[in-house]
Amino acid sequence: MRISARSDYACRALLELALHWPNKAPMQIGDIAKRGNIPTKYLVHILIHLKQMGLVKSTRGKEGGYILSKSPGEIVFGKFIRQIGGPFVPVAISKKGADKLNVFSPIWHDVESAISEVVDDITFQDLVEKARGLSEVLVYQI
Amino acid sequence: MRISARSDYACRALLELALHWPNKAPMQIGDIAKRGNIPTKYLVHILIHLKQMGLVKSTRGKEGGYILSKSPGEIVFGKFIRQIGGPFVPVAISKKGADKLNVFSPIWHDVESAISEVVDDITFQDLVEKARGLSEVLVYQI
DNA sequence: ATATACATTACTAGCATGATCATGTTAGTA
DNA sequence: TACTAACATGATCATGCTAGTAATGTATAT
Repeated sequence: MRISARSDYACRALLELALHWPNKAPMQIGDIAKRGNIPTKYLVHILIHLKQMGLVKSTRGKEGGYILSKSPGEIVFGKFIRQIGGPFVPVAISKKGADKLNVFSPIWHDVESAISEVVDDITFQDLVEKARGLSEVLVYQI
Repeated sequence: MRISARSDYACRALLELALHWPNKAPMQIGDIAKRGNIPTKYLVHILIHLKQMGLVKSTRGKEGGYILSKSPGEIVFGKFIRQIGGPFVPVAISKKGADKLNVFSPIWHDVESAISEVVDDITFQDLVEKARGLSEVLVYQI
């Protein structure tokens, strides 16, 4: 499984918005980009995509920006990754049924299940707590 | 995880060679390509790669071709896939250590482990038996 | 010798990715 | 109302990878 920059950015953006939650004031693109270390111009498109997916809400104009449309606890990491990056194991090639001896697809199916078991058990609330934990450690280190 | 055509072809080629095993006579590229439904010209490169990996041996000239250099039971599917297609979860982006709040990498690590547990438990001997089982079913159906 | 089959390198077309830019549209505020 | 901050949308572009083809070289059995 290759994690594209796009998926990675999307994850980080969503994490930043989750860390911002439940603050009502919208978070601006530039702010998200800065905190998440994401190219601003690129983030624009990702956020639009996230909006189309119903994960975030936007407000235009002055004081505008983005907020999550659900609580972080309702956003499942695995589901999100699948929506953003496509299915985990898209075997690009599924030749015509002639392949009676397709011994491989069951394996990919099992792989997909194994992955899902890991990632479908994580919500962005978990990630928020983890991130907060990590930054506390950081404070201690300084 | 995206399975490239290349990886898919490599798997199928190796399976054909495994089905051929332990026949001493080498199997020719054209033959492998035909049985595995693989573009011949492309298969050339894959076989060279497999040879460099030490999985197959080649004989040039008339009556030349390829055979496995180990028994199918010694070839682990997971290891093979990793060698051919690269690591399962190469997060292309591992920004400078500044990312203290990298809450994602542990997840990818867990995913990688989960995948490995599935695919490292399968050898090409297993696949051969499965394929033979499937073709028997085929015979019955005819 | 010669035909056969692997070896190697070069090349191409197409596509996806990451990224930027230009130009709209919306909405708060003086 | 005019202005400005911020999102919205689509076009564009450079780059690199992927799948596939072609041409030429090298080894070997007969």
